[in-house]
Amino acid sequence: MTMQSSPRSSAPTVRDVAALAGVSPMTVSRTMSGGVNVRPEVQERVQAAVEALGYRRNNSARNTRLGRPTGLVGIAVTNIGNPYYSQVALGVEEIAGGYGRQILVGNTGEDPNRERELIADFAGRQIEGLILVPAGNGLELPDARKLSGIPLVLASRTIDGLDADTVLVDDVGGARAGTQGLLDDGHRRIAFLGDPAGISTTRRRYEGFRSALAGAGIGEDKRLLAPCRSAREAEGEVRRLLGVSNSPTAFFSTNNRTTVGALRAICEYRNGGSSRPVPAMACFDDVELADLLQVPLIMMSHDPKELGKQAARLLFDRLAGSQLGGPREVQVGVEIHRFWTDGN
Amino acid sequence: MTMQSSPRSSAPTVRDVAALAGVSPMTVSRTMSGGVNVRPEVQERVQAAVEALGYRRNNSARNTRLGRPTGLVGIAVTNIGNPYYSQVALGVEEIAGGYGRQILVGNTGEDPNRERELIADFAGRQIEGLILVPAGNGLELPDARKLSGIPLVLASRTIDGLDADTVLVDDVGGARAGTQGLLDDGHRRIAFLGDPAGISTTRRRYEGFRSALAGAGIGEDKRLLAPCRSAREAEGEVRRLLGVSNSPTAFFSTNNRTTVGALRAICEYRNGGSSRPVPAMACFDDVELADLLQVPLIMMSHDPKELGKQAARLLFDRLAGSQLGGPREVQVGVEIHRFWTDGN
DNA sequence: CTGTTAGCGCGTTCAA
DNA sequence: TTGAACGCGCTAACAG
Repeated sequence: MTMQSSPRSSAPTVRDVAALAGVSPMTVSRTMSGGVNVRPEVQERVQAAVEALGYRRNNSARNTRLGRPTGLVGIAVTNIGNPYYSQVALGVEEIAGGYGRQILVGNTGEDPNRERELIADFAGRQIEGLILVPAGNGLELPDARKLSGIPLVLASRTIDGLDADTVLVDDVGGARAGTQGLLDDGHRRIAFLGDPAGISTTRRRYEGFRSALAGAGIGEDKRLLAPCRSAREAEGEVRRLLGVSNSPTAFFSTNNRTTVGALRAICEYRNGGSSRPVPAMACFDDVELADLLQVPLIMMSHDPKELGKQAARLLFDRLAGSQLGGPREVQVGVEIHRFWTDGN
Repeated sequence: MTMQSSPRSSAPTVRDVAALAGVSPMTVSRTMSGGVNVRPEVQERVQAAVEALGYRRNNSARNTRLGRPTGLVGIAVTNIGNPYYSQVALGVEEIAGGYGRQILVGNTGEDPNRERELIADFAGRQIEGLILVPAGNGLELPDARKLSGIPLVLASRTIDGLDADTVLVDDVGGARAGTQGLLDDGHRRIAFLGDPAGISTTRRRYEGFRSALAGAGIGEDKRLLAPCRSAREAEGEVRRLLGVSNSPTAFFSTNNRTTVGALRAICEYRNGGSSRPVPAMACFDDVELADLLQVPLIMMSHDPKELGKQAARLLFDRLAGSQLGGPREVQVGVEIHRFWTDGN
């Protein structure tokens, strides 16, 4: 069997089928939607014509006529290639599927312009709702208007000044607990890998980090702040920090990208045969296999798929119950896991 | 700013805007599509009405009228949560974006029934083309008919008896080279982690594996065949195999899932303080951080994103050039990388 | 420059 | 049980 069946210049319509079957378009329509009030014999003729022509009914036209929604839900993330966001998407898909919706996936690549385009496009496609991981510092408010009435759920990051349904991770609490773990293990010089001036998520994680340190009477030290936004940058920063005198004994990693980079540098350092103990790390998000590296690790982990599910639930609640009052915020909890630390 | 603006019972239409602006629907339409032949002054009135009503033009209706395609491309994979497929999706998205198309992402979960539903649904949504990673042994042929004319590109796996555009990885060649690497390192007892009776991909990788072994005069040994389809199963199999007498000195891992599981078991074994050398592994697909584990590794790696791109290119070629003759097959090359082996 | 007419593919409504 | 007419939201084509 070959899939090259020539795509007709224009797809067959009800009329084409009707003509071939020798009935009226209406009879075809009825047959396609279950066949109530159509003689079985006629139905068969219609079916034959349908198969002969390869007819599929045009859902767009159908929906317009019925005034029905599109059954499409948009999800725009900063990077689908990142396993974290692909898990989020998986969670959304799972819930959406239960509601008979399909998901339109867009990738912003952290680019606000691309995000703008994407939102406009999605809106034009009449999506019923949008789940968004805002790029950068968040879309400017005026652009949120593009959605004009389409329910929006923010996932993982907030947008300053925008009051929408949101699913967040317990960033502050998680970061505080993870940092506390490092403190408990005796670490005092802990470097922060991430850009506190960047996205809201990092800001909150930094807040938790600082809060724990402050609780231990440790002040801010700019030299231990390593702004980085990719695995490569993180690797470079850690390598640099491990080279300076009085280098940190532990690191706080903001996300799975910085974690991967940092682990590369740490393993390299360890394998370099240093006599100092292997630097420890508290890292947000899970990274597969990281627990096998024999690097002292405190993972502040949560389930991104669950985050996606919660976001989808929030969206469908809104879609169903119309007005449930003001915006809601859901938090996904963070669990602390230890590997290769004294506490383990 | 709050996103709760009550979704009107029915979305505003051109007519609503026209009425409010005191013009005809046509003027609104023209304004919306660039405003040629509309006085600036009138355009402003229209824009005001648009914003007041939160009007967005209905793309479905628009496309029906224009007889235009939907601008939607479907991509159905077995698991978006798997970083491998999320990279594939990313590649597709990138190319599709360049053609002004959005991607509809579906997850089959390796379930042929779900795949069937998905395809039917996608077809009903008038997608312009479909990129499919077939579930299990592939959808039965009759169901491919559901696509009736919608161009199809198979990615990563084939379907027996279905002759469609396809992007494959050089499974046989890659597997042969990887296995040869293990042989070069002196390994003679190599276990195969995967189900050769399963999907086409695994079958081809097994073929390459066997081919290399046969070249070295090593016959088939059922005891070294460990059918497994998940990380957990692979972990169990490896643990079991490392426990038997005359256990394998190396493993061939079929994909990133089996690799992750196997690495867990291998590290556990090594850390158990065995005096035997650390088992080696040749593994298909990349797994982040695996190269840091100090396990002798031969990676048969390729870029899944590139695979997605190629699939998309094949699709858009087909969409543009209509008939380019018979189905085409593209192969993505495999590179061999060594870590912690003698050869490195 | 602007409005009117007509029709995209479909399905509800009502008549036959 | 079947068909004709009408309309969904939108826009080409043609007036004016």
